[in-house]
Amino acid sequence: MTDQAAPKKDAAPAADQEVDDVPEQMRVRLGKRAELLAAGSEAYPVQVPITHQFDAIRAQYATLEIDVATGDLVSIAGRVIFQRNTGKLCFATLRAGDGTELQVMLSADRVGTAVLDDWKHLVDIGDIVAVQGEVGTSRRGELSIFTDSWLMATKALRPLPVAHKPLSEQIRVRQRYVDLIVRPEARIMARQRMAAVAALRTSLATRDYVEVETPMLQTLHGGATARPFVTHMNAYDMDLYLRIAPELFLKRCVVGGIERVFEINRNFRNEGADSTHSPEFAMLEFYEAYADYNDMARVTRELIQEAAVAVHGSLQFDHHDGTTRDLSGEWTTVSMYPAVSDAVGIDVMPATPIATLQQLVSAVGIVPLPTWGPGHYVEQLFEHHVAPTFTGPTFVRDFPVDTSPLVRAHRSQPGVVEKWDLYIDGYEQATGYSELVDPVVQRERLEEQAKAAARGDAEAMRLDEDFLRALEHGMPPSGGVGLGIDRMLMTLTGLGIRETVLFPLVKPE
RNA sequence: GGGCCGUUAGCUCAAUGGGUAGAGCAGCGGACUUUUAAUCCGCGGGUUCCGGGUUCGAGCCCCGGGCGGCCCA
Repeated sequence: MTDQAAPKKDAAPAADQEVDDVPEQMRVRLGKRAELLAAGSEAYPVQVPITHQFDAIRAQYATLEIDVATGDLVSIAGRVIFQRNTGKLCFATLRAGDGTELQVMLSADRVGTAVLDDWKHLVDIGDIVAVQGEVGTSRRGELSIFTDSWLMATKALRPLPVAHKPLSEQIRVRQRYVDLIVRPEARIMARQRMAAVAALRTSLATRDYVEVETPMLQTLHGGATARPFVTHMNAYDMDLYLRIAPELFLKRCVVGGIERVFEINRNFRNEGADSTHSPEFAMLEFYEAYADYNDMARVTRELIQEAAVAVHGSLQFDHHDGTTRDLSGEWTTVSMYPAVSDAVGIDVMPATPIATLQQLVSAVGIVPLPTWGPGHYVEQLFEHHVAPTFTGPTFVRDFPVDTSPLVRAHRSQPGVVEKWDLYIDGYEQATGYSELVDPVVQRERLEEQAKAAARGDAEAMRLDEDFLRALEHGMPPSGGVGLGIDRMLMTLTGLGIRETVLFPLVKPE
């Protein structure tokens, strides 16, 4: 907990001194809080009586006639989002955490003028109140609670944003609590995310996968090509890395006989942040012994389809922006070199000279980096020419060997590895492999990476001797997949990454 | 990293050429027993992101910085 920073004020938090700094509307609300306390009430009681949830009341009384009283007494609590006060009759709309709304009515007849005046004077939009009363309907037919008594459950000190103006993206992202209060899509997303992740776990458990948790603080980073975050461990006085992938530990599990294994957790990559990249992101990785990349593509499709059904109840669904997605059936598969060849009009193969690749790349205005091997050029050509043409979910398979050092060579095509990327909605959502399990070849590839790192390539992997030792004990032939949870949620919800992640990293205000 | 644009009341936004900073909602006071963004009357609310500069005078012009958005690399 942070202390109350009181830079220029004296330590004494005298009430009148405190309010000098505070906007008018907070002063007013602080005053109402004080009035509650002075009257012997509580502004923040430890508990309020609740007998019914809003959705249960809405379900039970869905067919009530207009202007009736049921005689049924309930106690509810919710946040005030609208108020409509008249002289002797007040209406307020309360909202529960799940977004369900319910109207409460206070009439002078029923509660007396003193209680009614307290309500009008002390309750602001944004407060959380508890109301006890009778279920019924207003003359307009609105399901309502005819209040007998009420309690402040939590006095809000800050006003809510205007409900009918769009919330700025600044506030949506930086004050997600406000976003969750006022915007239904934000509330729904949090629940859809949980439904999707739960579906992934269920689907994997059904397939006899074992969930494990592996280190996020690592002495060596590996399993992907990316710049890591560096931190420092005081006890050993040594630098540690936040993991960029759990891969090398999950493979150790497979070596040890956990033949179907997965982990869902965060990876950290010290790279740019934009609408599709976040420096920390949720990832599912899973490995299956005696499977290859074809098997893994099928399982991946099934997992995403089952997650879509869990979230939407269907493989075809609509988003808020009116667009539709169709994840049904088998998904398209294209092979990288033939696809690039078709796009550029000449035969591009692993053996194509780098000078030719350079020409093709500069022809479309891409500036190559000095560290690029031939595979990088081919992947750039692919991303420029082919990826934008995808319409539905598409597996892209058979990548260049030099960009995928931990993948095994294709069983029949030289210069190519058994790897696929899954594209949905125009970006990469998952990647799958027939894993490289030959410890001798793996050592050669990692030594190449270590040399690149020594030359200054910050994304290159380090030599992980313990991982190689594990492989030397024998890892069964296996398939592996990494699946971006945040990006899958973008497809399932149609939202940007700053919306599917509740609290994305933002620069301090 | 570069360019452009933005930053004003709690929120969403205005402000002729450099001349007392406004509106809607929210808030405060009053009226109102069937409202649904209630309505009607009245009132208060500002370090115009921060720091310098020019000027009799700066929200506006100049310089530097912060944060954000878009485009480029």
